[in-house]
Amino acid sequence: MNRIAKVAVDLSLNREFDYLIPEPLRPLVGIGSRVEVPFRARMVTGFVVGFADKSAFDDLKPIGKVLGEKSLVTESVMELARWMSSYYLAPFETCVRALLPAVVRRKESGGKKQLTVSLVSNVEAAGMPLPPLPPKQQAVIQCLQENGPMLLSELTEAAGVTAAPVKALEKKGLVTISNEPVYRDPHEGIELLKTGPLPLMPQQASALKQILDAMDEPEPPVLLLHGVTGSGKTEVYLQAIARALEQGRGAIVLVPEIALTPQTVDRFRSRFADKPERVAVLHSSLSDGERYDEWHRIRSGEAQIVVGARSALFAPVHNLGLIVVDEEHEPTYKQEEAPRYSARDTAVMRGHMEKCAVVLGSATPALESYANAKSGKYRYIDMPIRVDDRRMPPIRIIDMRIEAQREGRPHIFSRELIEAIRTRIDRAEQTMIFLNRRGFSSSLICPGCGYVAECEHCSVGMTYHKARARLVCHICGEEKPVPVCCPECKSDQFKYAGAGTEKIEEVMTKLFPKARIERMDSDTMRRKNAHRDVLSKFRTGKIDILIGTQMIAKGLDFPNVTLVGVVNPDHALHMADFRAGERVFQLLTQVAGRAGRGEAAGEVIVQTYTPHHPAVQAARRMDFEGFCDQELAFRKEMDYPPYTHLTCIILRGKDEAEVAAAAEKLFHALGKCVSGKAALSPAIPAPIARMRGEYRWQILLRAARTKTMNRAVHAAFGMLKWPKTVKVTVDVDATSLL
DNA sequence: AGCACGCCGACT
DNA sequence: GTCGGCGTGCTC
Repeated sequence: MNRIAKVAVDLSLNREFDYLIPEPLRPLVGIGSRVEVPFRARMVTGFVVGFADKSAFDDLKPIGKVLGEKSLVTESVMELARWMSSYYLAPFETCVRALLPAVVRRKESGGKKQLTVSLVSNVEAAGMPLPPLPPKQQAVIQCLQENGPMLLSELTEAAGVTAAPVKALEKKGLVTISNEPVYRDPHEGIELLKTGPLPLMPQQASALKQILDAMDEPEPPVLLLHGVTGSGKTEVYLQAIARALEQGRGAIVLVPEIALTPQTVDRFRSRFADKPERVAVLHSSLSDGERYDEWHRIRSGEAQIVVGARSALFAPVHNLGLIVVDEEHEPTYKQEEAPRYSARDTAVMRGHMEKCAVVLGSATPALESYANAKSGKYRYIDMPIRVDDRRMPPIRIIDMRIEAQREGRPHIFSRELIEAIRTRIDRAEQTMIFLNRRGFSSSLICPGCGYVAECEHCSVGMTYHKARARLVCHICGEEKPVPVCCPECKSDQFKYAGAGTEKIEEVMTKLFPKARIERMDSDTMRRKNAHRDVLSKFRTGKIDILIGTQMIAKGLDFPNVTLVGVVNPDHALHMADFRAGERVFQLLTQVAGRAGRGEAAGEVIVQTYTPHHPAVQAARRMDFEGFCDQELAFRKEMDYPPYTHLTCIILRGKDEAEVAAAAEKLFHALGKCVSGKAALSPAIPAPIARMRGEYRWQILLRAARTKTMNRAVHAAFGMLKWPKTVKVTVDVDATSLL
């Protein structure tokens, strides 16, 4: 038995191949082992994903060798990958691949290199006249001239050719194909102070007890820990994990984006600082070597606690006692590329498979989780009080329509907000200003003819970045110079509409010339450690006003912040997304939680043009339940999640007509395959109808169970022969419908 | 992915 | 005819 290994080979073939296991290798080969196998005329690396006694093939080749001493994928995680593959309709090999960070995978296979194509230097310098070339080869040369050296896979994609013309060029000596190693980046350490467990408030003690009880059950449940910001959720996690360790069990803590929540990470490391080797942190800015070491420390059992983002869920922790998903409502838990899994939902599945308790924590649980708690599927733990009984800051809503009338024209800042900031500066307290839009102006408009600067490749307007003096597309990153005059009517009078963080900063600097103002968004945070630097400046009081995007809304805890201003959450509400209300409610609640975390009372000012929107009003009242009840009624009415599961199929391609035709064909095929239990929406152009030069169409499916839809999707694709110019993405439990 | 095979138009 | 270009199919 187990004579044969099923191997998923690292070639994106999305198939498994059978190999004989030579007797001497038998003890070394386990599920998840990395192996080198003969494949046609060469050797390739792959994962062992299963075993068998017999195969449908007669003359099997034997495994060449086993790489690394131990598998980094446990058997149960491999089983989880199988579940992901069937639930998220992703090829199994893609799921297996998602289990390990690319660098770890690569390192294990002996420092894998990738094929890179570059022009020979005299062609690049255009010094050498090119001989006449067939069209495909010409396209390749042109592509390389525009982009510089590229990976072979990228090049064939970009030039729309197969590898054959590239090889032909190599033979002619016009390009070189080389095996380039992948580069690595360094990392720096952080000093730690050991902390002990803090005394618990009654609500924390009760929450902890419920979690500990759950951990001891034979079939541990999922618990939804609904704790307002400042209610002490992290302390509860820490003590629950300490108990797991006492029992000799491990724990995984998922945080939304680890680079953005250094405080949480530091707290975990500090608490277990007496034996820091027990904590593995899967930090997004770890070097390859460090990341590799962390995975091996987990695998060897040395580290039993893992703190990390999304993919840390697959860490090979043995005897798992607890999984915590912090800020479980965060959309970053959904991977936006294949396999499009939700780390939260997959965590629930891993907990189920490994009989380990799962705690989902949030101040604003996702409606899906809340509904599961209400129905009894999850256990609900409420922590409504802030530690030390501090009050949640009052939220003031400023109606910007009235403000605009009063001032004669719309202003960026209301008088109330300006006054409130002035007061804070006088009192040497700090202010955070939140605006979910970077750049200077979100659009450039010609008032003469109505021309709007749009991206060439995407159906969105381009954002004006003043510091760079460029127009930038926030979808594809394309940049171009700001036009001198309107390309349509030659007028040189442009209107810049829709303020971004850059503009806010400029206006703020004029209003408060003496204040120390910093901006934090993905434009100013490019440099490594920029986050940590700005935040530490803010913490030590060297900044009066911090302006930022989403980035400053999450998990930051600064006692001297007594004012939070939200400049304009409205555009999020206008998005064509049924979750817009939920997002705005969560955002306002999270942002509000940033104020008044110290001695002094806090205040939140929200400027809006839609003051009566239910999400805005519910946030003002801090009425989570009221918001949910209202929103759930709407969702039920519309048959939207959490009352159904939603699958979003996106078709994209360079030829609009082909995409549209394929979408229609798929829609009809689906129509024949769906049972009456599923709702199928007609094929329509996606909200962002063009992205990176590709036209996009969308088909939505909704049903009470994902399985019903997955069956239909399988059947429908089976019926069709697919044009290879149209690519399809199936997004199960889609969170973004753009 | 990468390699062999074979089809098809271009040219000694 | 042959030769190179380029799509197609297969790999346990």
